[in-house]
Amino acid sequence: MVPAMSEVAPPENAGSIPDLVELVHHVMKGALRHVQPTLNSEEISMGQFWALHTVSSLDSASLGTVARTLNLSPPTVCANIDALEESGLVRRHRSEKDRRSIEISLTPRGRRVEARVWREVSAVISGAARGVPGSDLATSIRTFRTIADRLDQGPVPRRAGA
Amino acid sequence: MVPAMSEVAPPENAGSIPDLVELVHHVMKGALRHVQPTLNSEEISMGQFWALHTVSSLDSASLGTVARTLNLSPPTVCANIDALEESGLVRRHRSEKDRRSIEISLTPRGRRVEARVWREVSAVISGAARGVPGSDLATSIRTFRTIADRLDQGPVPRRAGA
DNA sequence: TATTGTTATACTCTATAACTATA
DNA sequence: TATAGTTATAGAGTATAACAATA
Repeated sequence: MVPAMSEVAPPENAGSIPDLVELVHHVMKGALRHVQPTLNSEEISMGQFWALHTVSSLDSASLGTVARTLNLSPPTVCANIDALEESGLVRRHRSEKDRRSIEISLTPRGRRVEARVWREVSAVISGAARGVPGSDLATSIRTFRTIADRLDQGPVPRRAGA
Repeated sequence: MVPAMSEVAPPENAGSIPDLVELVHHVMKGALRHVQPTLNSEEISMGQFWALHTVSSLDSASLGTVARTLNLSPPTVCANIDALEESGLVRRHRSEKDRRSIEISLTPRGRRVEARVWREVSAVISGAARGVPGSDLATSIRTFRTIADRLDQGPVPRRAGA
């Protein structure tokens, strides 16, 4: 027996996905443009900030962990950490348990910079989302969490109508 | 009289915005990783694809229009168009009305490549969004359209709790 | 003078390959 | 041998400044 099409690929989804892709691309570009002055005044690049933010979230992490979290190569993260260390925002110290591994932690100044920039990023998006009902934001977050998790799980199943 | 806090800055929004920012960043990185093999086999870069897609959407556009649409500098778009022209995917021709301006249009092959890659991008996201109710996708699109439009309108108003 | 596109140039971000130290 | 991090190097992607042609 052939299943009804609506059980396999809900037709109402397929058509709207391209709009979502364009909007997300547009929002990323726009948000970056708004945040750039803050990054400039803190003398930090966007890539450096994501590394800083990741270390902050994980509260001390190895370089490899940061690379895996951000889906970047170790040399890329290494260069970012070099710059952050030179600016006095993070410290490197070898792990006691495994002397190959190096642990990265934030300096007090690193913590302050991370908090300031992250607050600014949130303020920009929050300001742009003024008036959007909390329930709509919650739905968007749920939707994006689903998509993010599935993209992390390897190849996504394809559907004819997609 | 001081307004109640919930009328000024709904507290349920402020806290969830950082999650949304992280998820969008993660989805962008993940989607790029999934689409990269298609871009490689079409021998086209992501930047070139966005230029191609923009020309396709606008159905012939000037270089400046593409640059403004993508929020990129004219030299950046010029380089992308150079590459696309060399690959035989677009054509340049001077405008009759204003001979400073050059119009860009897709070749038949450009149309086919654009359609293939865009279908693949949509398929990746669509596959990752399988099972998400169409109404949730519609809500996400509405939310992102609001945010994108506001980011385009210049500086966003800041709120204390953001 | 102002605008459209281009060229010249430089800087950032990123990855792969080769290397070092440790396991 | 395998893994964590680093160095060397090269290729995209991007922007600003200077230029050409046209308005």
